[in-house]
Amino acid sequence: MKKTILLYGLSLAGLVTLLKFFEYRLYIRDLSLEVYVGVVAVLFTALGVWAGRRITYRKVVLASIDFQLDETLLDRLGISKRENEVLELISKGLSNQEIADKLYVSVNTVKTHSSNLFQKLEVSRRTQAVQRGKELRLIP
Amino acid sequence: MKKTILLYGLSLAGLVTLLKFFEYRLYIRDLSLEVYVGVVAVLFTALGVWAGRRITYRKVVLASIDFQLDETLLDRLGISKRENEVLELISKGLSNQEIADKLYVSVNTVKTHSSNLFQKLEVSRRTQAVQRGKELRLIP
DNA sequence: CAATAATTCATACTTTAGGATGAGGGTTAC
DNA sequence: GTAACCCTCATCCTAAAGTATGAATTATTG
Repeated sequence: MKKTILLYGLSLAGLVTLLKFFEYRLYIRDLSLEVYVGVVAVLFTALGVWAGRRITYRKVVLASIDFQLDETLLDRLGISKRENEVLELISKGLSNQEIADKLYVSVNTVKTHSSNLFQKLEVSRRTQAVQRGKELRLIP
Repeated sequence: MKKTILLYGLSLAGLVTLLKFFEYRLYIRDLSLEVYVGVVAVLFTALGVWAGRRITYRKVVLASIDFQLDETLLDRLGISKRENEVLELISKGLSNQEIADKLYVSVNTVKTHSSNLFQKLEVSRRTQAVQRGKELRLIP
C-alpha cells in the first residue's frame, strides 16, 4: 500500500513537470490550447487507467491469493484445527500416507481425521470434500 | 465488448461537451487556465480509472467465469475427448461408478480412461489430476 | 476435580481406486 | 486395406481410501 502511494506520488510529480513544460510552451505561443488540453487529457487518462488496473488487480487477484480463513465458520461446522489441516493437504492432492508423514502422525490418525471431517462436511469422498471446502471458503 | 465501446464513446461525448463548456467560460475570462486544466485532469483521470477497472475486471474475473477450453492444449497432451470428460467429472467429486452411470459406460471403461489420463497428466491420483488440470486450465 | 472435546493410535473390515494387460469394434488417414 | 487411434469392456491384482469401534492422552473449561 505504501508502495502504491509512493508510485502514485512520483507519477503525479512527473505529470506536473510535464504539464508545466507544455504550459510554458503554450505561453510562448507555439502550442495551441487544444493541443495542451489534449496532452493533459491523454496523460491523465493513462494515469487513471494505470491506477484503475492496479486497484482492481489488488482487489480481485490478491484477495484470492491472500486467503483469510473465517474461524467462526470452522466453529459452526465443528471442524477442529487438525481436521482443517488435513482438508488443506487433501486439497493439495496428497495421499493419506503423505499427509501422515507431513503431520508426523500415523495413517490411521489421518483416516480418523478425514472420516470425521467428511461427516461434518456431509460428503463421503475426499474429492467432494475439496469441492465443498472451496464452496464454504475453508480452502482457497 | 460492443457495450464497452458504446459506453466509452458516450462518455467521451459527455466529456467533450463538458470541456467545451469550460473552455467557453475560460474565454469569457471568469476561469483561470489552471482551473480549466485541473478540471480536464480530474475528468480524464476518472475516465481512465473507470476504463482501467473495467478492462482488468473483464480480463481477470470474466476469464475465470467464462471458461473456454484450449483445444490445442488437449492435442499437445494427447488427451482425448472422453478422457477430458472423465477429468471434468472427477473434478466435480464423482466416483468412478457415478461417472460410469453418467456416461452410460462401465466402471472398467472409466478406469481405463482415468488411468490413461493420469499418465498423460503425469499424476497418480485423481486429486492430483484435478490440481494439474486446473494448473493447465483444462478445467475451470 | 470432573466433564468435555481434541488428538492420537490400533484393528478389522468394506469399498473405491489404480495398474497391467488383452481384446473387439469403429473411424480416420495414408 | 491396413496402420493408428479411440472407445469400449473384462479380468486379476495391489494399493489406497473410507467406516466402525474402542481406547489412551492431553488440554480446557465449568
